[in-house]
Amino acid sequence: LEKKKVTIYDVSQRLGVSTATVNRALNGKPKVSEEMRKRVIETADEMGYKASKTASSLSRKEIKIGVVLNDTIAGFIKDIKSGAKKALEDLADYKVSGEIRVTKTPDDKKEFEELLWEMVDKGCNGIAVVPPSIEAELDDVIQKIRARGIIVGTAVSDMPTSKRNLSVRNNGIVAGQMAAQILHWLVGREPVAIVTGYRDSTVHKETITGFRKYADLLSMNEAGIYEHRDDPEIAYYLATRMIRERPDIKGIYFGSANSVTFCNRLEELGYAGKIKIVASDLLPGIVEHMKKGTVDATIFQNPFDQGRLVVTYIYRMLAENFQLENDVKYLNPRIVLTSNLELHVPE
Amino acid sequence: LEKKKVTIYDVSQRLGVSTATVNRALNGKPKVSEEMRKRVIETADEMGYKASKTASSLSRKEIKIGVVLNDTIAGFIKDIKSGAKKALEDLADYKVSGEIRVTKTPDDKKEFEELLWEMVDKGCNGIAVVPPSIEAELDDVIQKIRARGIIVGTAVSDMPTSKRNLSVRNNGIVAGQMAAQILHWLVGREPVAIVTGYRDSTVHKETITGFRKYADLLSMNEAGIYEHRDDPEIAYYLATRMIRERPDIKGIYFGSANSVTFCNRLEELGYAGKIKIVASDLLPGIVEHMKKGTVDATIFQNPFDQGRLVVTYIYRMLAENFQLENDVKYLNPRIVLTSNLELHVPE
DNA sequence: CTGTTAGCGCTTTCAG
DNA sequence: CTGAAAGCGCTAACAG
Repeated sequence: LEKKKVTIYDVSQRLGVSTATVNRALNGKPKVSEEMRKRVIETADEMGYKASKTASSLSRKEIKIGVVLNDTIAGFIKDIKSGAKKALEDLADYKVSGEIRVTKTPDDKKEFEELLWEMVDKGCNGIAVVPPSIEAELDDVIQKIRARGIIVGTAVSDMPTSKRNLSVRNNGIVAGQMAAQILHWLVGREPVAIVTGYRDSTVHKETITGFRKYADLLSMNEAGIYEHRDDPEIAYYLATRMIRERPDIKGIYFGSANSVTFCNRLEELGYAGKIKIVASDLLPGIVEHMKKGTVDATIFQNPFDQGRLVVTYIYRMLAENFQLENDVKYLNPRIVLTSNLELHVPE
Repeated sequence: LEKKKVTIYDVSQRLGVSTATVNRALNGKPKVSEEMRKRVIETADEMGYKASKTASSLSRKEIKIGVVLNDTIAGFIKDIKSGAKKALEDLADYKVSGEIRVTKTPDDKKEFEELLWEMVDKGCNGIAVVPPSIEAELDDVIQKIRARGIIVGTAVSDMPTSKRNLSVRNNGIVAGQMAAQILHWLVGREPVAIVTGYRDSTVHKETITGFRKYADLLSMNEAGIYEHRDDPEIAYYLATRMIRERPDIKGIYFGSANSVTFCNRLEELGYAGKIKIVASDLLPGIVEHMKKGTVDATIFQNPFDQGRLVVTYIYRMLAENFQLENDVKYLNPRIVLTSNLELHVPE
């Protein structure tokens, strides 16, 4: 259990070279012969060498991580931001500095792109982003940034075709499954609808898939998808139309966080409590509806942790040449009911 | 955003003293005059000094943390152990070494005490424990250990009267509330029973309180408590008796992890699926019952994190003079259903 | 391509 | 009670 620490010095002695060479070899730095590199790496792990993160972060120069967040109508980004901030604070000890910027306008491609380049100009070694809804729009920009050797990670959503280095997001499949199972408890085989923002975005596609898979398994009765594109007016209209066209609907799954308007409209129409609702996340409006009983449960996607983790993983790729399996970290969705609401809402 | 780092050296210069003095003053070490200490502390935070954890862990001497776990019949301790191991591995970089010991016999006061002293003899600076069921039994031993300046933390259960420094445990109140809400969904106001290990242990008391509070709120019909004292024979007998005496019971809340025997017996008696069950945690037996549908939901108490966190917090008290608010860290209980089971069970 | 050297910020002897 | 000085393990200039 108690074996003495093997240092870079030990390795260098064994090979009769300097510590600098060992350092270069071990960290994929330029000025070493491939031959040497091979020998170093070999004897290093033969000797059981483990790099000391503390020592290296003490001596290396500063790492800069930028965070660029697309604001959404719903103010959903707030917790992501606190999470990223927390990560940056925790990493300050490791010679990491950073900056967080949120767009003024939601889904503004141009503004978002500008913030991105600003970060590049400031010399960031890594950038964490929450991309705008139309994900593919920015693929080329991300690729250009990547070409400079800058690590890019996404949170919340993803840009799968952009060559970003990593994605942190909710496990949408399981979130959808959970919603289906709960709605099944609540309404059995009565008709249930899906309401979501952009049905083609990476994450929403996953939640819908998961929901349908499980609804199928339980022989539930799905009454269609309503896609509001994060637009309150559309949401208002869709809620109205849904009630008119399908008054038999007894359950709804809100696949995206931004569903407060839809909910409000249902309430106006006198359907509060009559239709069972499983929502996503905990924006203030949803919390109110849960307390009133309009919303029965919500699938919490832990935005704080998403923000914290992208930044942390980017750091680890930069400093510890860490790799995420499959480049994606899926977070576990959590069920929030009124009985455990207190643990998820500050105060 | 970018203020230069204030070091111990800067503080020493400002006061015209040596860095050694500043160090002593800042870390509550003996050989400094109170006068000096006061001045140092004052100017340090005037200057916005923040200690560098990396630098200090690089130079200080090794910290030893021992982990002593009371094994339980159910093998519940396994995940706690992995969590503690993980923490120890992560902390290795910070010059932390440690050792984990599990008792051979469950709830054997003598053996547990011996392991504790062994850790003390080995020079541990901190000890993490999962105490035996009869918690108060060891109060005096813990006090003696504390008297030597050793930090003691508990996980899973607690020893509130022992003067331990901290406790990491599940939020029992909320866990109980959640169980009640789910059972209410499943059986409404039909009779529901509570089944638990030791009803007087810190955590089980909390789960029962939470359950009753919420059951009351929802006007549920509670049909009594069955206490099996972690003894399979008693559990077997109680299940048999429950069915005989209260064939009207439609729901059960298993407040403690060790409920597999009880469950098996219900199945034998032909009550699988007829009685709705909300269990606690995910021992292998419970997982099987969930897959079969005997158990409808379980409240997961995250043993891995409990193990990981006690060790981590003990380290932080030792190295960063960290303090847990109120000395207790409550973990959020998580609802596990068949739809999200895959995320909680390896493979 | 490889070696030498000067730190990073703090802790810990060892002197005084 | 206080100070001087030698590191902890690694990185980054700068020489060679």
